[in-house]
Amino acid sequence: MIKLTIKRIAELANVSTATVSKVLNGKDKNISEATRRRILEIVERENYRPNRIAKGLKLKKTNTIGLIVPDIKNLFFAEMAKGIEDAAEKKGYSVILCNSNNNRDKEEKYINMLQDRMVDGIILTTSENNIDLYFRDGQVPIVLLDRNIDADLNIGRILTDNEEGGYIATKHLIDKGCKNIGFISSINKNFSSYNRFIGYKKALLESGYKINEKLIYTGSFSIETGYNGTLELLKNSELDGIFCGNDYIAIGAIKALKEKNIKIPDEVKIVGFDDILLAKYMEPPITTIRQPIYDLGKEAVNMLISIIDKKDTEMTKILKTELVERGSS
Amino acid sequence: MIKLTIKRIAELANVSTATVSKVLNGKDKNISEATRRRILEIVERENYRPNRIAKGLKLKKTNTIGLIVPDIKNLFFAEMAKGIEDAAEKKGYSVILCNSNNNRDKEEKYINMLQDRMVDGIILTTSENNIDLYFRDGQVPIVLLDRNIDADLNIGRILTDNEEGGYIATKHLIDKGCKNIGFISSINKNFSSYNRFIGYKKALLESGYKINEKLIYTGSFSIETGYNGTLELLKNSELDGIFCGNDYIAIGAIKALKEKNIKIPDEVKIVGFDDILLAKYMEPPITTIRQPIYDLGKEAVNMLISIIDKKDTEMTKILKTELVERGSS
DNA sequence: ATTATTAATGGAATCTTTTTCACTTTAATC
DNA sequence: GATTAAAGTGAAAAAGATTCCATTAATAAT
Repeated sequence: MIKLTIKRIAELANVSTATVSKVLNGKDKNISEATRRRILEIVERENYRPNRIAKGLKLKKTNTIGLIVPDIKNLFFAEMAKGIEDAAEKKGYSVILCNSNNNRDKEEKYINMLQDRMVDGIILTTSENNIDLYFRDGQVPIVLLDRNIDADLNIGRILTDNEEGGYIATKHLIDKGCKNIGFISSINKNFSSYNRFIGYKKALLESGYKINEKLIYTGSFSIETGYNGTLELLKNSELDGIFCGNDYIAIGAIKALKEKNIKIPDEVKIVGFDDILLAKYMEPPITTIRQPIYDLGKEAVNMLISIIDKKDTEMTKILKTELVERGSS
Repeated sequence: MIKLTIKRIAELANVSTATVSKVLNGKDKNISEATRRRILEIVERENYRPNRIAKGLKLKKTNTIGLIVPDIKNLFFAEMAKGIEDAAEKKGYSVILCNSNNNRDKEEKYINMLQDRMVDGIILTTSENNIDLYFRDGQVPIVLLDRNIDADLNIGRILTDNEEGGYIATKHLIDKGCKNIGFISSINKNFSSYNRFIGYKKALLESGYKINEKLIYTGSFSIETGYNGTLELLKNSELDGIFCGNDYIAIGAIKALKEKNIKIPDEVKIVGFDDILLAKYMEPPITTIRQPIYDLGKEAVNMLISIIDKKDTEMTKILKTELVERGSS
């Protein structure tokens, strides 16, 4: 069974392809009602659907966006991707999914590949070790999601207020009476992690605490880092609170503390970050700084499409965080 | 800055586009070494990259596959998607991500859309309420992932041995001394769920147990169903074990039991299914039936690409499950 | 009756690539 | 030196859509 083309429809309707195209795209002010109806009827009957690739080539618009994330199996990115796909679908766009595995080279390859595929725009959560820029100008519209790059390129940014989040988290631990508050997170190059750290420092200093290098451990946003970091911090201090850079780290921290028979929250209090879907089901349920993860994705799509449509858009949007108090503190 | 085309490269090299195309695609046995090198040098220097859309249109091959899942923010599908994207990328394919939200109509729309986009094949985890078929013949290659449809269409299938998994899970609970073993899972229409149920029944009957309808609760593969189902089962029985259709349900079950101050595993034992990333970090860590989730995705891609390449392929592949014993039993 | 205007439609170019086939040039053979 | 074969290249068609511009027919205006 051969796929229908506009040419075939035109033959069936005894008109030219131009006419069919016009009717199909609503540019039919000069088409007689009779032909219009005849064409539509045939299109309907034959169940004709235009070839999007051909259309994309001609129009230089594919209604496709690329999404590059470090790792889709991370709940954070999974939920974000859901927000993105949902929002994109509503606006008639499709999403090409790319995992960079936190590898800068792969990320760059994907960016090229996506442009070869004529995507209309790209949503990008850069790899952690990528802080400088490699985008040339005049390329596809890009929205940076949950990351920032220090450059005045014409790039959109959707961020959460990580510094404030870090501040709130640390302040919460201080208010709960913690005296020696550790910080375990990803490396400082990671934009989010770094800003949470700034908030952490700010809260400590504001309350007259000293910054103790021995209470700071950086690795990656993973359970392992949480686990290893906690064991490390426990070695050399009177640790009684940990601000974890994200909930995965908090999960690892909890695991380590349990193994050492240290009571949470009595002996050590834990605050995470993100509020991933499972945070509240952990034991104890994790006190965390909620980010509107799904909305981050949604907003990124909306911003990107605004840019694509050349609408006048604010190029940076910062979403607020919120403390969710649970059993771990 | 205008995008380079093969035409421009041809001009620069003083040859025709045909020659450039041949060199670029390795069909250069009749091209003199001199021209070949000259072209390659220019391509390199100008950083020319062929337009994939144009190529796709001409070749009727886009090196794109569609992925339709109920919900990417579910860890199970997220991990599967990771396996898929990784495998696809290795073979030079890109993945268009679609969430059906378990909605059959949306699923069907996506299938059409993907074909309009000329994907070379589709990997599909159908919505739960879709057991009959709506694929016409002669369409794109399709591989059903973690689902089955009772039809002899020429469709690939990647499955896990759910019945065996259900059997092993239930047998494990029996061996641990449980007398009243509940079953909480998704609706029976869900292919995986149904087969796990068959395994459950088989194990029970084999050991001389009766099937007690009051110990069976179906809803969806969600934490809520686990929670509600457990409360329900607790009402009317001497419940001392629950086989949960997946790990999310197990998480909900644990939550309900904790709220009722029922000890796990002393009073009630729990077995889940899937072994999602977080199963072992729950409290207690969840005993579960491991599926090779990542590999499911990988195998689906490999099968799909075999079909696309018209290689002779076994059209059904069933992967094995494995009991992972942890604290919840 | 002639011109101007509007309505309705279609031809052909275009988007970028691949590929067939024909053509020219060079080398090889007798 | 004539014929044949092989090497090297390019013109043009094709993939399936959109759109510019031209054309025709019908109607209105002068």
